Amino acid sequence: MATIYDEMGKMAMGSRLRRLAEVFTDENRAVYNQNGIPVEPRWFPVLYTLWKKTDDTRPGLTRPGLTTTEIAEWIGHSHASVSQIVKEMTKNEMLETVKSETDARCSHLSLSAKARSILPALDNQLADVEATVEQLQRESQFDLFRAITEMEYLLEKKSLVERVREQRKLRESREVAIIDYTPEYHNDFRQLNHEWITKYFRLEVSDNLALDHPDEKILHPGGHIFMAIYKGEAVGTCALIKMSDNRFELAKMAVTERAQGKNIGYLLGKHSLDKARELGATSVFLESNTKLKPAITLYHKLGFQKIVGPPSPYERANIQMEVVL
Amino acid sequence: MATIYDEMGKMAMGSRLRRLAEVFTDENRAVYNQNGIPVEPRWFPVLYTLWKKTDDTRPGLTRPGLTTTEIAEWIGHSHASVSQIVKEMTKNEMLETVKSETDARCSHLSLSAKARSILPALDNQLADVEATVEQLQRESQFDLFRAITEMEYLLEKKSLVERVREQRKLRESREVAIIDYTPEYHNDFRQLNHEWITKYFRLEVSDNLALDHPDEKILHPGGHIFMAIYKGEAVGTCALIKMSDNRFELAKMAVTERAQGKNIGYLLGKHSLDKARELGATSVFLESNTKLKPAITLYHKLGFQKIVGPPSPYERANIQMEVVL
DNA sequence: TATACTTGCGTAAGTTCTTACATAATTGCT
DNA sequence: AGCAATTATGTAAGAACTTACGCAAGTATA
Repeated sequence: MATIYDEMGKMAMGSRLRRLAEVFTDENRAVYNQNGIPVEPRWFPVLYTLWKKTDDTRPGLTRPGLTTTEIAEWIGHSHASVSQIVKEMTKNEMLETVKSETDARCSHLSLSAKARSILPALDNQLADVEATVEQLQRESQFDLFRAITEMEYLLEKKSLVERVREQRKLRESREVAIIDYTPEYHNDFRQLNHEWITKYFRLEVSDNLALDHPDEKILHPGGHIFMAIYKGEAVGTCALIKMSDNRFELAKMAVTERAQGKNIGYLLGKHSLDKARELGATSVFLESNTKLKPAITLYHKLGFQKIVGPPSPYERANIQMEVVL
Repeated sequence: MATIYDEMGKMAMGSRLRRLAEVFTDENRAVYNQNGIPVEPRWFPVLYTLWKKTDDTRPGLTRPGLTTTEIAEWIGHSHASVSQIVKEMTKNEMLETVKSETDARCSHLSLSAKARSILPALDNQLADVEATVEQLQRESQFDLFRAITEMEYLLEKKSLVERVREQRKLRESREVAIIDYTPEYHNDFRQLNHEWITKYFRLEVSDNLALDHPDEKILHPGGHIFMAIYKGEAVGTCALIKMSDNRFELAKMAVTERAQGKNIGYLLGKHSLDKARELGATSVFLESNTKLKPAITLYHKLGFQKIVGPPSPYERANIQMEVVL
């Protein structure tokens, strides 16, 4: 039988595990049959719990037994699952039920005489299976049992979804190119900034000046503008305005909504700081508004700290930040 | 949540694997949702097979497509499973069906335009998941993926049932004690031999002499008799009859049917040969009947080879064997 | 050229869980 | 005491397969 699993690789892990689970369950059932023990594999956790957690060494003593929920917690199943197993086992006369005297909702379960009569055989089988599995482990190069435990732990720590999301962000950010502004991007530069400014605030005079005349207002005085290109399209921009010989202002940073969540803001910021450093700057300044939470978070990530500087020409500016390079 | 799984250990592997499988499937579904790809995880193997095995690079060309059974073989599911998935995918307009012209039983399946339109996104997701899983592997000490492959292989080579059976035999044979004959076992010695001789043949004069007078016929001339004791009961026996100073005959070997399959014959034989060696024998001889297949197999296992010796006093003997110590 | 396998495929039901919902009984709190 | 929240449990339905079965359609063979 040819299988495509190797090619499909990691996408079909669920199927593969289920498959192996089925093999184990079937084999297990066969082992019970082989030893003539009338027990379904699915009963085992319940049976075992009742066996080990209930004192049945002194037959005369009242054995208190466990409730459905207690068993469920022990074996890590849902109570519904235990409820179903208990029903089945009761039908097979493996369990005895005694109504609780203190709490009418629950009853105490314990093994019937019939069930207890098969325990010695089960004990032997348990030993055999354990020895077999240990033998199997010794034959193996890779420890399936520990691998499962480890994987359970890793996925609990951070889910696959989250991990995939990170991986995606990483991939997409690799597909983003940060390039220098050229006049053909003038319209993109204006549009990208127009988008967010009008969404949260209103266009001010200084905005129009810079957006309409980037050459004159930003580039000629020694500044730079960068464009983020994703799939051939300008999806973000950011300007570095020269304030003095060793100080720049980071401004006009914009990422279109369609392309957010791809780390583009960070890439633009990082690129700008690198450029500023290259140009001999010792600090970079910026102005923003605390309403723009993600932006502020990004600035922090880039190393910016809140400072109090000179009054801003922008109405919307209510926070000033700086990073020392 | 307390779990008893560690204690229950190897008995509940099926459950545990199923559990982990469910986690993977659920997570996978979440990944599809996250990326806005309208695909169920269970469709993936079919989708992927159709994607990779069907030439859809030239839209004008007739794409032959695959049949249900072909897909089932590729992905290693039952055809019924594929049939169900195909039904579901067709309902979701992901598949196109073209009746086969040469064989009216089967139709050829291929991806619909809608399905093909999501392939690029799926391709990206595939890359992300693969990268994630690889990252996960790098974080792990135990390689789950290889462990599964290995376990599948090991269980295919020899099933768990078989392995458990062997383990059981081993355990039971450890519970068997081989002891020297004492007069209190006279009745057991006679009974055990009586059981098999009358089942396959008939008691001969020489039988009655040896079984009724083991002291006189076997022990006094320098021979030995051993009893196999299992759970306080004599379940097998075997005699070593002195033929000459350095040659013994292995005879009167019997294991009761109730206790067969516990390796007892081997233990008796092994013990006898050890004793013969200890007594200075250089070879051990025996007579048997080829009708007794398991016995002959056992003798071979003990090292006996067919020889042609002097005529036997027993009617039933049609094979003679010998092992050189 | 009948007749008997074999093949392809769909349906039904089973397996071993789960989640969602329903229903008492008990507890907590005012 | 009165009512809401919690707890213990059961039932139903669902998920992702499987095996069993039935029924055409095709192939082989006497």
